[in-house]
Amino acid sequence: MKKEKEIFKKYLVGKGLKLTSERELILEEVFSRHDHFDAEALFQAFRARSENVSRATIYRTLPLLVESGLVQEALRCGERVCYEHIYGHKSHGHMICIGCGKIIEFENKALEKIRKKVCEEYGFKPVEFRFGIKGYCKDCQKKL
Amino acid sequence: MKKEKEIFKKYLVGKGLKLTSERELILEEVFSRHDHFDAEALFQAFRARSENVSRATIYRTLPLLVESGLVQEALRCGERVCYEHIYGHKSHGHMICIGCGKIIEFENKALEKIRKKVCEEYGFKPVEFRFGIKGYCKDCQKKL
DNA sequence: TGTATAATTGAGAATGAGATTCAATTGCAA
DNA sequence: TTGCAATTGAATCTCATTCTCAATTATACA
Repeated sequence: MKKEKEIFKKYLVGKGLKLTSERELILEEVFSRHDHFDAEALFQAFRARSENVSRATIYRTLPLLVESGLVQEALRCGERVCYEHIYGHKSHGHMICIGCGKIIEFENKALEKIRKKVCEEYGFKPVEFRFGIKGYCKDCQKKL
Repeated sequence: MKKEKEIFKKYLVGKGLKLTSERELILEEVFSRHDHFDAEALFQAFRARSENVSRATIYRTLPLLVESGLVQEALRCGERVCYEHIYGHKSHGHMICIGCGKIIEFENKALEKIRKKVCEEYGFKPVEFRFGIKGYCKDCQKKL
């Protein structure tokens, strides 16, 4: 069993919940993606492959994936909540361009340090973590 | 004229927009607050004082305040988009508790440095900036 | 100081993401 | 296998936010 599935299963069982086939499909779809996505994108992907997973189930499952630590919300791209999987990824920040919607990811070792330090200081147990900058990318600045 | 009003006016005029009395009221209300707020909270405050500013105008004005750099979106507290004014404040991060909704603000000089460095590196012009951690506060961890 | 013009406003209707309801289904423990 | 609680999908509902449009207002200029 893939590591992320193990983690998810463990999380679910710990809460008295079940790893259903729909939840597995969602998990797989989420980890097959290497970009940001929203609930609707998952729904369309399933539909295109004639796999039946309803919107309701997707909306119900995403928070479970977040709580399990496998996925996090990304900086909102537009109207919808966006997600990205984080298991096996270094924590990184985002720059999102107001002009064209482009997302630039960047890594910075210091971010991780700050997070740790702050959480320790306040006895805070982190689940999700976000460092985001909205603004204008190089190209869009020229158009202003 | 207060500094923030000057800034807002300058921003508006630069875009061929006008500083109306409604926009002034919203600006004042926003800067009279020292916590996070959402559009509805502003609306209720105006209503309580019988000042007439419609929801539509509030929803239309908040993005202008953000664009002008005076205000930014805060980590979403719940269903609604939350804001905070940032003019005259040091940039800071937030920890938001999933259990009780409490928001802990913290300052960290290194954050500002990282932001600057990253933006320079990518030629990105920042408008808004967020460092947020969702998780469980000390008290809520005990209840888990 | 009046006038033209484009920006702005409020009220209410429309939109749409996400949550909820409930009857039918399914996973799992004994 | 059986029982039961968890889960699902379809439809419905909710409610924050956006849009529409006629009436109003701020500014530039005559």
